[in-house]
Amino acid sequence: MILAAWNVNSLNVRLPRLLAWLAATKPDVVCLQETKLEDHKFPVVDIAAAGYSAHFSGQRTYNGVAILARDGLEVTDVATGIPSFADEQKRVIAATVAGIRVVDFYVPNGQSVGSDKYRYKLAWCAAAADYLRGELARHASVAVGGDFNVAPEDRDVHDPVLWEGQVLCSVPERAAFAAFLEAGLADSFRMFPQPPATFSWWDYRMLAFPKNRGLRIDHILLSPALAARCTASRIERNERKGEKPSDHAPVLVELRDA
DNA sequence: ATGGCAATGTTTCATTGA
Repeated sequence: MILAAWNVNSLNVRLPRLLAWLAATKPDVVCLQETKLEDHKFPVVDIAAAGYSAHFSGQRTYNGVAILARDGLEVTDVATGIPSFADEQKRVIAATVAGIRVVDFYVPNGQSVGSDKYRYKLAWCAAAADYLRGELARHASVAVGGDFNVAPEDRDVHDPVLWEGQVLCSVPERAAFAAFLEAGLADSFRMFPQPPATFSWWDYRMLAFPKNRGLRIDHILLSPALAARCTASRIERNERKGEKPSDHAPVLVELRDA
């Protein structure tokens, strides 16, 4: 099966591209971020026509997450938010799909190091790590997909000197990401040989994409039981091309049958 | 080509993203 994560930067704008991508890639489970849609505006009819059930938690203008599951896959125990962390912002949804506990994260951006939003990001991540420890204690098969807004290592950054200490790359943010791994998760992308300078996000400005000036900030993390089933992990760079792309590319893993 | 964003609502500019 294929499990994917994609920050679509407005599902309203990206719906035609999402539908085309679903038809071409045929993922089984998709974690979406930045849907920017209130729940009553979610395009359930279009998603159903594409062959997927949709489970979502959104708000207008900002944030918003959704899990899509291919028809025929059982979806149970949908939960939103982090129970221990009161938050108006819609950044978390989880569901059990075909026996896999799927967690969809839209980690806060942080704006700039030292800002209020940066402090919120670090507090959010600390609560998220606790939440993941609980999920891992309850489920053997856990997949966490999403926009983590952290480039874990210098090799995930087009220009590590330029970005050193900046938001998305700072030491505390990288420590927060490392805490997710220390909870018992593997960064699926690094389980396999990868081409150098592979990224998942490129700024819309300054010709960043054609110059490949990007960051790898979108990830799929796997518990040991799922890591053992994982046969590939890649980033679909081609989705950043063409008319009205998201600034993020989809990331995905292939899992063999249990 | 020496270029220079996109989406949203508060809309003809400000805010946010990363």
